Amino acid sequence: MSTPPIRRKRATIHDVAIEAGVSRGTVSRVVNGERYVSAEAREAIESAIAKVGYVPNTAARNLVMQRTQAVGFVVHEPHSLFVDDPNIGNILLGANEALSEADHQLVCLVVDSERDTDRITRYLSGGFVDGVIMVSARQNDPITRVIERLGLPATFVGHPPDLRALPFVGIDNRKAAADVTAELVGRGRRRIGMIAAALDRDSGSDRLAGFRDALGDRFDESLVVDVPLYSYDDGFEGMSVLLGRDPSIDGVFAASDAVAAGALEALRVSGRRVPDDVSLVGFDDSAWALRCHPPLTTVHQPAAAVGQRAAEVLLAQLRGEDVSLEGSLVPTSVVRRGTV
Amino acid sequence: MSTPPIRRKRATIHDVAIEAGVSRGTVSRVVNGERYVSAEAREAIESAIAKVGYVPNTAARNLVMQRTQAVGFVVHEPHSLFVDDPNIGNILLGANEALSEADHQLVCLVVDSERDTDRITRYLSGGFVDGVIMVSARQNDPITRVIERLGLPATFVGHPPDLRALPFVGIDNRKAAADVTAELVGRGRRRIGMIAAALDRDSGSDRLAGFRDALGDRFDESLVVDVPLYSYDDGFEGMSVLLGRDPSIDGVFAASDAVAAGALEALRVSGRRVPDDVSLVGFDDSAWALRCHPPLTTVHQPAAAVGQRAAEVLLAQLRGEDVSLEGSLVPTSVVRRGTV
DNA sequence: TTGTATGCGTTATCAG
DNA sequence: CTGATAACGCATACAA
Repeated sequence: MSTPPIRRKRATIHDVAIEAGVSRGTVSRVVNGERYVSAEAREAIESAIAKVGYVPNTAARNLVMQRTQAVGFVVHEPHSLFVDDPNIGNILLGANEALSEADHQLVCLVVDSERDTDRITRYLSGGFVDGVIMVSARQNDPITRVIERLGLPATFVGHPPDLRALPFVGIDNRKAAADVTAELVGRGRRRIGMIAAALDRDSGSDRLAGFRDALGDRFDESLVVDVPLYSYDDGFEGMSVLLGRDPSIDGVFAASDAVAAGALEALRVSGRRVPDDVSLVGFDDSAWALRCHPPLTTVHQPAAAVGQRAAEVLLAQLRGEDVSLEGSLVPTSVVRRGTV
Repeated sequence: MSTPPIRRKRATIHDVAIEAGVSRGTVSRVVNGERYVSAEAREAIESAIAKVGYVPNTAARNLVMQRTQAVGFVVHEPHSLFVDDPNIGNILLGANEALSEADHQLVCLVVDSERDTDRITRYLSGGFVDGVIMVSARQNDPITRVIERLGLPATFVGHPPDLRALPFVGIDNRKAAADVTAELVGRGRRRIGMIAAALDRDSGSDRLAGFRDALGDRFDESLVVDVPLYSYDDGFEGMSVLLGRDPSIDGVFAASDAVAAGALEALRVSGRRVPDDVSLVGFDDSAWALRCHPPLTTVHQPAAAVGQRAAEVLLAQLRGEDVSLEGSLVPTSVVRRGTV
């Protein structure tokens, strides 16, 4: 069995016009549901459309309309995050919902290699989309620069440090970090440390700032260890260092759930019980949080709301409205589970 | 602070031609890297391009070329699955890799509501993509029908029962089910039941068939309970029924990890210990598998490979090659964890 | 090697 | 209400 590579030629407005015995202009009018077409013309055209199986060619329409009703959703994350972190999927779903409401098509573009970057750059500048939502852009990201150069309407989720004149939405990392750290304090912990990560991103440095806020005078620089990535391995490593620095540590804020999971393991091999001996909190409410034993107390991100907000900000730009560059922050909540 | 809604007019080939003092045809030729352009012309044109900031308009190019170098990746799953099941993300990544290799852009389209279906239908028929990869199409899916009517090149991941003349790729559900059931047998279990789900999909019925294969003579119809969805709730319900039918049951094959997770809970409330009293296996190796206590022994799907294969089959169609409709099955493996 | 002319499928303008 | 006709931005056969 095999597919014959036939691909019947698509009917055009022209074909419909001939079939219905009218002009292309009239056909175009009924296709776009305009007024001022006679009932008989409309009828003839509609049956002609059905007969020849006409479906409008959007490329042609885009060309003349100068818009596509489509917006790109560019996700630039390492494999593991894309697969493990429910946040990204929820952001996508939230954005899709708002866009769908406005009759725009969300097209998700995933960049996973160098050549992906080039291709997506071309795609974006090729007029396939009216605007773009960027998720987790890198600092000095080529795609960001193309967007800027093109003047393509865009909204960022989170904001890379070098983002100047483009709006973004995100969560208040600093406040959220302070809130979750407060759980440690509320539990009566005295020696509270932090495994800070990704300090080159503002999410990383903001979380550290929030930790500091929550502790105030009791903040102790020597109890902060700083690792490069939001990863399990770095969490394990960081916790080991912390334990070496002060064996009496009894509370830890890990900069992400993955980091917390690694820390939990380090704690376990060192013979500490969580939460009996030491309390631990994470950040993200990712799949790691429930995978841990006990499940993590962590910061829940309203990912869908973030996606929705991002879409709304983009749509506003598309409508030509002025949008604030301040960025809008959606509120987080801490979810209490078993580690504190 | 606010963005001025300026959006500078994009430069066209025409502008470049004027700037460089040549004709549009020549510009087009250097843009597309053709031979037969003088060094001086090329040079003048290239600097002109840089000067006016020209970037080709893909909509126009698509219109004349009749292709887009883009393929759609339509995912039609309920929220929860999209977020919980790593398989879908990995399929996406695998497909993207193969497509990227061939310089095609993967655009992911998620359908999440009735209006999404309509819009995507329009998108697909509008010439935005050269072909499409359909993930988990429904039986009698409107999108499937549009694809068929358009003669749009397509590959399905999994195959809905009503899929006729379109190629698909997937896993061998039947064999995989037999393999994982064999774990139960190998453990010496005597009263082995199954919580079958989604028997209206072929994945569902194939898994049941595989279970039957593995048990042979020892298959006992009364130990099979059949629930509608691959869900936690249905798993809980199904296990309860099974326990009612035969309290001495000591092995269970749940049709998916979500089902298994529900079953595990039902087992727990009934006072059974897993795996001491009863062995349990799942299917999918989704996030549920690791979230359970103990973690599930289950069937691992080579999701990335499935995505790659799907993309390859689609690319073959785009090249005009005949492709087999038999469907290609990629091999699975069982991953042994704590429940057997 | 380069320029010219034509077509791709629509929408939009403007007379009828 | 309807029919020509001109864009839209690009590729391409053909002529020069």
